[in-house]
Amino acid sequence: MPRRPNRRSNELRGRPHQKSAPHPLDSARLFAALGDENRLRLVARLCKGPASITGLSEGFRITRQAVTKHLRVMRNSGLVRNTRRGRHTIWQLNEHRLKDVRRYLDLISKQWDEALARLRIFVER
Amino acid sequence: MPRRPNRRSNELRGRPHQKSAPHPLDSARLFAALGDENRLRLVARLCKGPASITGLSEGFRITRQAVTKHLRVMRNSGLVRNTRRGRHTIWQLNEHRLKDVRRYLDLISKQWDEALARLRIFVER
DNA sequence: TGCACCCGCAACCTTCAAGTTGCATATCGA
DNA sequence: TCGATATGCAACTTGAAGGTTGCGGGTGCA
Repeated sequence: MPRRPNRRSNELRGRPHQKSAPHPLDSARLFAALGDENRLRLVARLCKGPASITGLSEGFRITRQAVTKHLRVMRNSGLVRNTRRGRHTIWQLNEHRLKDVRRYLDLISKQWDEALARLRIFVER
Repeated sequence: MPRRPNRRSNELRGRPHQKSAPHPLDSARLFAALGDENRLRLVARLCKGPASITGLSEGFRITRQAVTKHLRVMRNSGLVRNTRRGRHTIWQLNEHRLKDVRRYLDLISKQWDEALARLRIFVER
């Protein structure tokens, strides 16, 4: 049987990102964007304020091109955005996307808590 | 130049998970464990309470074996754990790992907020 | 004007994640 | 005991992620 094209495509591409409501696909793209050590380091750098690509590349052991790719993956998930200023490209965090992730986690925790409560009631009676 | 072995290994393996302190590598494994649509669906199912593999596989369009692999990925990141009960294997969420993720995101948001505040002061004076 | 700098595009390589199939093993129940 | 059920293990395939290199095109400055 031919494999179903269920995987995520190159650079986690797709429609930029959903309007709202934590859809699994959209959330998965967000988590995947954070699911790489180098990308997390980039996020840490961006936490200290906006920066250009060459600025971000300093201190990294990977090529500027690799950094560019990572940034693009994060942009496709909505995690960061970039603006052109002369010959520099300034990258910065999209904080509201971080809030999206946290909302998703809150939802999960809440449901899990309720499930545990139900289990407890079921066991105790 | 030979590539540096910087990628995540098969099934996101490694030492089970760090003791504490949000290390990029450990956090990246956690995010990566959540960074797949099918795995997020599994988490959603597990939110409704513990379940066995065949129970979890129902409603999925992938093989039971694939589900097993996903569960193992999540176990390696500490997101879920399993217990053998007779011929069933019961899988359930590890809620404290979800809290780890949220703590990491809180840290990022906080630093980003501070960076924005510093920028604002710098611009305004 | 010319040169240094910053960046994007494209081609390419290697490794591995996600999925499949097949078979082995252990447990429960009639 | 024996079959059905539930799971584990291993090999294999394939597409994509992560990385590199080379080059060309804007932009700023002396």
